[in-house]
Amino acid sequence: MPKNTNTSYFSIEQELTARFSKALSNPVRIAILQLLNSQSCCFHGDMADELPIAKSTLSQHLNELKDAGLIQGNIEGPNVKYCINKENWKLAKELINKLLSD
Amino acid sequence: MPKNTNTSYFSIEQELTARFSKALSNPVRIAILQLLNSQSCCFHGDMADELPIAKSTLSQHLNELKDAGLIQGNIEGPNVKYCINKENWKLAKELINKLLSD
DNA sequence: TAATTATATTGCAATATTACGATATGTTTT
DNA sequence: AAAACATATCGTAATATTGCAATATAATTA
Repeated sequence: MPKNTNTSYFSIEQELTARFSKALSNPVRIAILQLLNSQSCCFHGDMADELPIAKSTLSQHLNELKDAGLIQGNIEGPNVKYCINKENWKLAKELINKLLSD
Repeated sequence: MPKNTNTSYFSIEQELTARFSKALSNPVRIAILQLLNSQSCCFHGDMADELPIAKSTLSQHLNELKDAGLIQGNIEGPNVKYCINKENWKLAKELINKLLSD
C-alpha cells in the first residue's frame, strides 16, 4: 500500500472523531476557536491582529477549521466574519466526550 | 522565523489541549484507545491482531500515545500490557470539554 | 546455550502540515 | 477608473506524520 488504502476498516464515527480532533491539534487553531467562541463571531482582520502568524497562515488555518466543519465564514462588505458552526461544534464535543468516557 | 519560534505566545493550557487533540487525531489511535478503554488493558499482540497495520506501525502509534501521556505500558513477562493513563485521560477530557463549551 | 517469541527501533518513502512572501481577487473609497 | 484595503491562493521550504520491511533487543522455552 502507498498509504492506508484501507479506508473502510474504521467506522465513520472513528474517522469523524479523528477528523475533529485533528482540527483541534494545533495551538493556533485552539486560539482561533477561543476567540470565535468568546465573542460569538470574529472578523479575519481582528484575529490577524491577535495572533502571532502571517495573514496567509491564518487563512490556511481558517480553511482547515472550515473543512472540518467547525466554523463558517460570512462575507460582510470587504470583511469576512467567521463564526462557530454550532451543530458540528456540538457533534465534535459529543464524539470526543464519548471516546474519552466509555 | 524558520518555523514558529514564538513558543511562548500560547498558554500551557492551549498547548496541552492541542497536544492531547493531536494524539486523538488519527483513526488508528482512536481504535487503540477504544480497545484499551473497553477492556481495562490490552497486550500489544492482541491489538496487533485487531488492527489493519504492521506491528512496527502499531509500536509507533503506541509511542505517540505514550508521549502524549494518554497511555502507559507495563512489561509483563515477554509481553507488554498497555493501559489508559487515567489521570491524563481525565485531564484531556477536561481540557477539550472546556474548549468546546466555553 | 540456542531457538523462539514479543516488542521496539531504524531506515526509508510518500504525503501532510505549517509557515511565509508574493500575488491574485474582490470590495470600498476617492 | 484608480487607489486602498481585506482576504484568499500560490509557490516554496522545512519539518512532521504515517506506513512498511528489516533489523535489533529482550525474555522465554527447548
